[in-house]
Amino acid sequence: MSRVVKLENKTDERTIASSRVVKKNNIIKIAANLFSKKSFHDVTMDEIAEKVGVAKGTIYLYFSSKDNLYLEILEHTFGSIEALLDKEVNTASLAPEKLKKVLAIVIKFYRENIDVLKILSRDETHLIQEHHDLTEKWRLRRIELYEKIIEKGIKEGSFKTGNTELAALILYGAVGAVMVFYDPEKSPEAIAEELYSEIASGLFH
Amino acid sequence: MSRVVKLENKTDERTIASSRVVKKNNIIKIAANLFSKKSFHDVTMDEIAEKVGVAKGTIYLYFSSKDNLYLEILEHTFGSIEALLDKEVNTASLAPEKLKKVLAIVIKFYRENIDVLKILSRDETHLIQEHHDLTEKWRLRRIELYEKIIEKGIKEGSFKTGNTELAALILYGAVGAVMVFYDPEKSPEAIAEELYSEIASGLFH
Amino acid sequence: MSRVVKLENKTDERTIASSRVVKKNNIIKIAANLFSKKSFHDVTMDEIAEKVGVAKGTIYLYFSSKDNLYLEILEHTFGSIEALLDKEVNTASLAPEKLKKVLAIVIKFYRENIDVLKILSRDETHLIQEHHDLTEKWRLRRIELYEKIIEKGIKEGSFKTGNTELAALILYGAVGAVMVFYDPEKSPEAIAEELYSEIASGLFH
Amino acid sequence: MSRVVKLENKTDERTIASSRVVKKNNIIKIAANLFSKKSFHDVTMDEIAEKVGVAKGTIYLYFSSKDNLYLEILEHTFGSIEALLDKEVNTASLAPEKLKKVLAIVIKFYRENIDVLKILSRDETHLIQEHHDLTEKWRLRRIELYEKIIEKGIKEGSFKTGNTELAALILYGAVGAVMVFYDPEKSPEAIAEELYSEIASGLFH
DNA sequence: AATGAATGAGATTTCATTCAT
DNA sequence: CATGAATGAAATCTCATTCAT
Repeated sequence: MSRVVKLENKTDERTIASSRVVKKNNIIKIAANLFSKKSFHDVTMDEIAEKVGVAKGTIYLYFSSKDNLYLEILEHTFGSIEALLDKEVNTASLAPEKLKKVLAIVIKFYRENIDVLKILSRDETHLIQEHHDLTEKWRLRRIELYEKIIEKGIKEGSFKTGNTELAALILYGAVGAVMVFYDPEKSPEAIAEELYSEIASGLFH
Repeated sequence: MSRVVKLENKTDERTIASSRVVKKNNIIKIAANLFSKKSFHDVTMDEIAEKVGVAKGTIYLYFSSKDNLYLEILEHTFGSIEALLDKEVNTASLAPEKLKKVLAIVIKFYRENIDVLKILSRDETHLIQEHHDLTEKWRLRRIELYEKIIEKGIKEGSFKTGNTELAALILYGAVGAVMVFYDPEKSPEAIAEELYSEIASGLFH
Repeated sequence: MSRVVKLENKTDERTIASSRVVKKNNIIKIAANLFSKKSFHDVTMDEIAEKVGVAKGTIYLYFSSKDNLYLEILEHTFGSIEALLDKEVNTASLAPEKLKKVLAIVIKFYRENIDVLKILSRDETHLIQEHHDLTEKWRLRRIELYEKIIEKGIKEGSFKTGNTELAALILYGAVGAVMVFYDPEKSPEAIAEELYSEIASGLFH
Repeated sequence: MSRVVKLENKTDERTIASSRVVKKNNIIKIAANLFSKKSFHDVTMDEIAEKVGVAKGTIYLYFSSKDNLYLEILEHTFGSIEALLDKEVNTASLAPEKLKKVLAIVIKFYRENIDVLKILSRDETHLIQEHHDLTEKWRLRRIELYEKIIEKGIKEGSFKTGNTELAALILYGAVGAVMVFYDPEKSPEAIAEELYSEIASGLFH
């Protein structure tokens, strides 16, 4: 027994901390997959625990409640896309190029995180105020980003639009529909290109 | 004798039937409002009964189950919009006119039935296969309709697009975003007009 | 309207009373059939009303409650068999003849009232004290009757048994099993004869 | 490490399993007692939980539904009596001895498991097909057993009967009545002996 | 840290009974 | 007398959360 204790002590705090994070992320990943297929109430803690391969009580060592687990899934994903987009936003590229890049990033990210984004796209807005706030924040950030790029494009002389707000909304909606329903065989870059050219030049010129 | 009795009864069969329908529609309306604010599982039959102002069991005189009530709400609304659109589709107007009309109808209908359409737009895919089927049907109908009008426009020489399917998807997504988030003070017709011109001529021409 | 009232008045009190009895018996008959196929709680008042062809409330004009309806079914049947047996008991026949006759009457009655007797054979003894009392009374009457006949037979010199009580119990149990499970093609009289001779002479003489 | 942990846990897998079985059997015993006094629908899960001394949900950790609990009660008992009888059937004793033994076993078992056997004897045919099947199986097994012993007795020259089937039915019915209503002070063996001699030699020789 | 048995509040649904017409 | 819509108490079953080990 004492040997065992000693062996445990070899794992220093950093390792323990990182192991904790690893385990937490593992739960998040598996739970996200379940939530993507069923609604909040249709996923049970029993189910999550079983799929993760731990006892039910263990989940509560990492998340204070089911609500909290759900929120952490969303925040986790939200953080990632924000980081990705921030990087692109801060480059020096011209508006059209930047917009195409952003569209490609969004579409690619959607595909890679389809589980969580299905949750976000679902309007389970009510559940908890925090969830509602997060989905709203997500939408506003996207629209703001599109507006900024459009304005930049106007300044650069490459875009013309009478209504920046409306144009951003149209982009937001179009991207949402296209990334979900348009040919899944095509690469994100190809889709972004097509989408851009169709929208930019006018659908029905 | 039976005739005499019938004369005594002021409520004939038509009245009775209509009273039943009225009561049923009342429940649908109130339940739809609740479902629009919370998810399926977060709305309880107790709550619905209380808001309607009847005992819980009464709901079951009109709907066989909670699932059934939910579905009837969707079907009820689905039928209405289909009827409205069918009427417009069968007119002789040219494609641009027809498209603007359709957009206005969709936006107007959304506003008038916001409760139910929030439910329909929600991806509660899992819940019951029927709900999934209905939302899919809804989406496909809309996209098909847009495709048909676009093709008509191409034939008439007023539209040009390299990719009808993509254009329809963009329209579908854009309408969805605009009708929910764009200035609610503007009339559906005004929004339809703006949306059309922005999209048709190219967002960034 | 006044003509109708006049027509109603033509049915005098006797007719009304008898009509009431007729309707009541009709409900009893149909309800008994339902109770014979399902347990007390599995038969609903809705079901009874529907099968009878009246509105649910109407049942309550004839029976004060579901319990009461159930009891009246039992009492109704109990009265009939008692009357039948009393008639036979009061004849002058010798014990063997009398016993065979009684057995035949019981078996025949069982077949004709199979619905109700299935209810009685079911031990739903608890339900209501009155029901328990009735089934017990039924059993005791039968056993008493067998005992009386056996004693009469002993006096007459045609029966010999060391234990009248036990013999009566054996008869009671045997009749119960035979009338339910033995060849339903045979006539009650034939079965009574076979049963009597098998039991009387000794199963394994 | 895992071995160390196991040493710490005093309850090994066998103990855990047996504890589960013990708890399950406890629920079965208490529920059986309740079901013996009231019909299926008159016993509530609340009541069972309360009498067992656990929360309602706990019952569902051991039984998947009320139906399942009910059936497990029956199967549990059915298995026991079958085992007991099988043992006796396979002995070399002569038919009369074997029959008396079987009768005694059945009567003794009935007394010791009176709760469950009251349920089994009840004709709650409808409830669930499985219950019906089980009670039918029970009856047929008993009757088959009696037939086999009677045939054996005939071969051995100790029994004579013109109708094995009828004789078996009579035995079945008689045992049922006697074990329930005959003097509960007497031992099963004594009752079996009396019953045998009364039936064998002829009730009314 | 990890477990998983136990909890009990709460959800859906049924149905005997009432009562206004 | 007859109706049948409405009632609401009560039943089964689920599942997030806790806690002793």
